Amino acid sequence: MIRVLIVDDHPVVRDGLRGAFAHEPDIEVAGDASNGREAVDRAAALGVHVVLMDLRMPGMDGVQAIAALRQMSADVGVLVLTTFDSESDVLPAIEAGATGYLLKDAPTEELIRAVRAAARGESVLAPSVAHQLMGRVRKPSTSALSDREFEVLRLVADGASNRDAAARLFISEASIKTHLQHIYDKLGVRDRAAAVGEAYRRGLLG
Amino acid sequence: MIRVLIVDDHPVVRDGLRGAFAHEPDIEVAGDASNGREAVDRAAALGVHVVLMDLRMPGMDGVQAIAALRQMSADVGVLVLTTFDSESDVLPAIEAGATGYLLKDAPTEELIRAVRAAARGESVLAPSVAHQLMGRVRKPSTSALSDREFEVLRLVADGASNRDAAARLFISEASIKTHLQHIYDKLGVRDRAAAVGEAYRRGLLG
DNA sequence: CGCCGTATCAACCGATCGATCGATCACATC
DNA sequence: GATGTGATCGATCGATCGGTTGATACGGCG
Repeated sequence: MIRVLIVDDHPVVRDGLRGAFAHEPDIEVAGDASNGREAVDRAAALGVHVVLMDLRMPGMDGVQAIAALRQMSADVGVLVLTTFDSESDVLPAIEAGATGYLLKDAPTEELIRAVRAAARGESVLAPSVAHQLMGRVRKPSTSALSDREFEVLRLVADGASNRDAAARLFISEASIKTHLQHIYDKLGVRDRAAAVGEAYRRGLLG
Repeated sequence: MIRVLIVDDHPVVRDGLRGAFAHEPDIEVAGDASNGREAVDRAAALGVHVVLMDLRMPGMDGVQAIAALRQMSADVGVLVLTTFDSESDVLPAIEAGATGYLLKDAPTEELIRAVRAAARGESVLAPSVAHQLMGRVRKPSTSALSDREFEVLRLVADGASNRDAAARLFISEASIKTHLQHIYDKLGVRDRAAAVGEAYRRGLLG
């Protein structure tokens, strides 16, 4: 029997999650909490195996709660369930000790599968989050931008629009966009600003 | 009599500029050129006072031509006349020695005024270019982002959309956009990617 | 009190971006 | 010849951004 704690500041979400597990004979909702403080207290009191953790809550937020839970016990699985998958959401949560990361639009079957995996000590990640992490893991090879890609990135970092960059390099805007897609893939990001940031962090620019 | 050399790779533009000066008794079009190489040769041969220089031309481009002209003579005024005003266009041209910078959509009177100013050794800048340069000049004070602005910038550099950043900071997207406008003003840029780049270059991030 | 800086917000709309579907060509290597 | 890499390109469309017009509230300072 997998004991689960539901942590979310919205009652509707908490109720919806309870309903999702109602028909699973091996999963029991042991309790819920509406912020990080409550989550930490109740996880300790209820002896749960998996915590479903929202990230953005008033008071103690999800990242802080994960860190606190991680200090309490290395065994409890912390599955993040949130609307947001930007790097600024994903990385702090994983660094704090989350063992899985799903988005709230995931199908119920996927959520249930993820809870079972978390109880087994395994990780399930939303595809977009997996893509981000794979991008980071592939750093050594994917950070090798081609000469042309590097030229495009430099222009973007200096404020060129796609149109400007295209005119500057005597190619079409479609080609710029293709180069940028390749840059985003290699750097594991999804927009130009993040590409510039990542390039600086890796020492590719500057 | 101000002798002017017109440098542009498009015959239509060259003809249009000749027409613009046709009725100015104190301005004479001494010649024209379609690329940087020709520009440098003809400026020397024709003894002109002002060169109207396009930037993006095949072969030797405008920046290279400006640098070559600057080596030849400190007296000739080089007025850039181009469609583009991104930092990646403006700064190299000014570094190379341009003494003025106008956009091709400037009214004819403005262009004529700028030519006269260039002949006098003065500079006329398109408003957007002036804004950029003022932003750089104000660096010491305008680089002081507020705490909130810095938070927004950090999120953007990590890949957050305006919507993501708003949710993260529990404010509205309109507030994020306002903060970003202030950030762009203070850093002298016009889009998020350039803001991230400039922040790294100034050591605000990283 | 007035001014300034910071923070927050709304609405509108054109411009730009990102994602997606492909595609071709040149060159190098096996 | 087949394969892989890099460069180039078009078109579509929804999402997002940037610019612009304001506005209010609060705290600190002269």
